[in-house]
Amino acid sequence: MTQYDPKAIEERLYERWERAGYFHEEPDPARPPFVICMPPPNVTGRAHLGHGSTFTPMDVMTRYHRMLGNNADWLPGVDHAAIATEAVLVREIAKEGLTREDLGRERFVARAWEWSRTYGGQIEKQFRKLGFGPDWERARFTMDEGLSAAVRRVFVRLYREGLVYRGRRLINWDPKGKTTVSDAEVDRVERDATLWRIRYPRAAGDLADGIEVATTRPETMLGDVAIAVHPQDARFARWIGATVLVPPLLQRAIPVIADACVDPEFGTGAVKVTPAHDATDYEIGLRHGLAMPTVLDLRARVSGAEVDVGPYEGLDRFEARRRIVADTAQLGLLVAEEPYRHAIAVSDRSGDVIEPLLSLQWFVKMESLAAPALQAYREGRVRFVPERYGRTYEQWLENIRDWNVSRQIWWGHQLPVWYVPDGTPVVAETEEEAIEIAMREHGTRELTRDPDTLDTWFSSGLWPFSILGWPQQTAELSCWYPSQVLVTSFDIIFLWVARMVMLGIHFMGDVPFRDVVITPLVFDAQGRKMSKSLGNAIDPMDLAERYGADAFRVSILRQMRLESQEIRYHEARCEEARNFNNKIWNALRYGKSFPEGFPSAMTLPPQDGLTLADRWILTRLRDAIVRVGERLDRYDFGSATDSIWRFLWYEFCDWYVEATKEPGNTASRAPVFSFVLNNAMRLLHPVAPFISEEVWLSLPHDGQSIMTATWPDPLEVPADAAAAATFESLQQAVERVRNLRAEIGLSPRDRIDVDVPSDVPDDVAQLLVHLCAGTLRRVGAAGGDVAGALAAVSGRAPRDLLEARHRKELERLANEVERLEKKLANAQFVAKAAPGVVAKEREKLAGYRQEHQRVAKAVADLE
RNA sequence: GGGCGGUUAGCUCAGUGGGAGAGCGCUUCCUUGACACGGAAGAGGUCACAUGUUCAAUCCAUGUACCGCCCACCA
Repeated sequence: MTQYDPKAIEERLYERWERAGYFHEEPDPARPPFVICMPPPNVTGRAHLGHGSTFTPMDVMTRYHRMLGNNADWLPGVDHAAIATEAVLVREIAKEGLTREDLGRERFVARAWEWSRTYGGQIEKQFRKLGFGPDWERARFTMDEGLSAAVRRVFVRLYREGLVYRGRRLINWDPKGKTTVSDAEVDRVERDATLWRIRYPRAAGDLADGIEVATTRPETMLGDVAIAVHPQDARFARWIGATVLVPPLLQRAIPVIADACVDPEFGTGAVKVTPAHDATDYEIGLRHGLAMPTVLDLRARVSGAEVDVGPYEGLDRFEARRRIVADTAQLGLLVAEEPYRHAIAVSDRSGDVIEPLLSLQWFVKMESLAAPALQAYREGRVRFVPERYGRTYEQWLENIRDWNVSRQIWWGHQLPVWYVPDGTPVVAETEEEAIEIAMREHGTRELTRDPDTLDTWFSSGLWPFSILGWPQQTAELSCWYPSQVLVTSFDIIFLWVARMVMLGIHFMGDVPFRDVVITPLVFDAQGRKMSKSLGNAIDPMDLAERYGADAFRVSILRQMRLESQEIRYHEARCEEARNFNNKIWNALRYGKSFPEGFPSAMTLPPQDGLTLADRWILTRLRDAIVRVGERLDRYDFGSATDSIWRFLWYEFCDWYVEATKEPGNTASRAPVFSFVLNNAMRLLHPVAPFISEEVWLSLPHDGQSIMTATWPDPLEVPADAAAAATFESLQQAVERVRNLRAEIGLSPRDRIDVDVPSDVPDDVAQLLVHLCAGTLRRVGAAGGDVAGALAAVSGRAPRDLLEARHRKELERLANEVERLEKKLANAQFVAKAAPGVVAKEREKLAGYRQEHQRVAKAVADLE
């Protein structure tokens, strides 16, 4: 078999790791902690490419820190995803012709549990296939009893501190999801709409005399309580204080008022005010003490409960809009109707148009929670990578509004709130406690529990401490809070990150994590969002199936750049990564073919037993170890992966492996080859866990698994800078000769005569001719050091070819010399540039001159 | 209306205040004793545009254009 087959090993290795308990860790105060809380995927979720870009880095960091010997644990879990799961269930039971209400709360919730248990484990299975190795033994579900207890404790405490309150406020109603949603869950999308200009007449007798307003939402006219104009707008000065009639019913008279938030430039300069159904209008209503009647109910239908809505009662909001526009036109009060494109609010869950309406709901007061979270950021106790996302976080917290946390769905944490008969709420962690309070304070034990549940993000916000056992004081909590790093994508900085920081500080007295790494979003190759409807979604499971989990991981990591906000994912990247794995696999096969076999333990020959190539590859290995570590420490996954890739392919395979094929120079190759590959596999392990393990186990190694092996130590790798420099000169010489071979058109079987100056040492000369498939011919000393002598190496070729080539080279060198001479002749440059820079340029010039001379002499010798 | 990214080879993207890079694609050659999911060689770019700072700008600053994203109460 000459091709690597990931399927043959991945599943087997993962099972072994899990069985051996390598993913599990106990809190150990003696070692530095390295803890990551997994952002809990939705119980309804399936792995998608976004998990590739956020979860792979978490796995990489955990594996890396485990190898560094830290107390590393990656804490997994699943989110009950209230709205999403409820929507799935409502669809399910609809197939049976049932509604939620038909089933009743208890049976509905029971079905939700059943559904979660049946399908909820899917994504965890998928994560295993992708090689993700969190501490599964510690997996939690946000609806677990422990986590639910934490939710109740937090809610009750916030209530008693006055930070949770019930109030009638303008909220975002999602008619399709039949629940409120928080401001953070509302998206704005540009849509084509209509802007109507409507005249509100002063009196029913003269419809021509009136004030014109512009609106995109005629159906809310039924709830209008005023017309507002800008106080300095001369056009309307005479109108302020007047009353007009609301079309099309013309039954209610409303005042014209002045408010500075009205933009005289927009529309007609006058705006209708419907406080119960628009955020701006609500503010105006508060400022002017206006009535705030709602005219749409929770089904988004017109409702006359609070104000007379005439014949429109019960109509759907969009139908009502059509009818009201038509009726207004009939009266001659529709002045104009023009197409208008603007941003409207939609629910990010259901996609339905959000209906702002006044409703009695529960809120978390944010201001006093936000202040310490802002301070923590400003003092650098929470750090964002890339840094710019910190400003996003900061701006959001600075402008924070109270958080509506009650939801009108059944799947989730029911509010720990009961009402006594007069409607006063009793907030308690348990029903027993609620009864006790009710008896004590209200003299009744007759309680009705609030049917609402909490926003999913309320429980997610407690995640970093609730999964560690809070409110119990556990060893996990004391060792692993705060965690070291949170990895997530920027779209949930508000929904989740900021809330965790606020609640973490409030309840734990410290931030929940120090570093927040924001990974890029994944788009398709054209830069479009991946979506089912576009049909451009790529399934990571499909990629892992076809190319292997390692290839998928490497493909996505290599496309991650520290500062970048998006990845345009190309499947070709996965293919390349698969090829890379194959390359490694075959390098191992090559090593296994050494007749002398690998040594039994990982040891290096003594320094004087090392060849030039050995010294070079060891030096390069040391550099690679340092580089990869530095880059992982900076969360620069793309560049870390790239470093390993380049080392293995372009240095180890392309040069070192070829060098070991030099006949008669094979004494050190087996130990050096296996030593280098063993180290390289440890560098590779965090990013490609499977192949690195399989290869590592085939080499001399210590221990049972690469997972528990130690991270390579650069100081344990002997480096030889001088030998490395010589090897690099040799590489250049080899490339020159190969180029000449190609120009001559020599077939690989034909050897080329190579002129090597006598001052190139024998071993170097032998390796040189081996690497360019040449025959050694010694020529006179070139003078200078070995590097200089290597620069004089040339292949023998027909005179005219050599001459053309030399002339081209001479021209290039002459240009360089001229350029540098001019530069150095510039007094300004010599005077003002850093001394080091000038010296370096002088050195370069000398080098080019020397080379020029040598090539010129070669040309002369041809004559 | 604010804020943030991006613009470098046909494509996707690295990169650096002092000689423009990779992968894929393309051309030529090679089934050489690990690998054709491979190897060797090669063609291909006024580093978006303008101005400025500097001895020196693809890199720093300012502005412009185009692309993308986030936030925001213009109905």
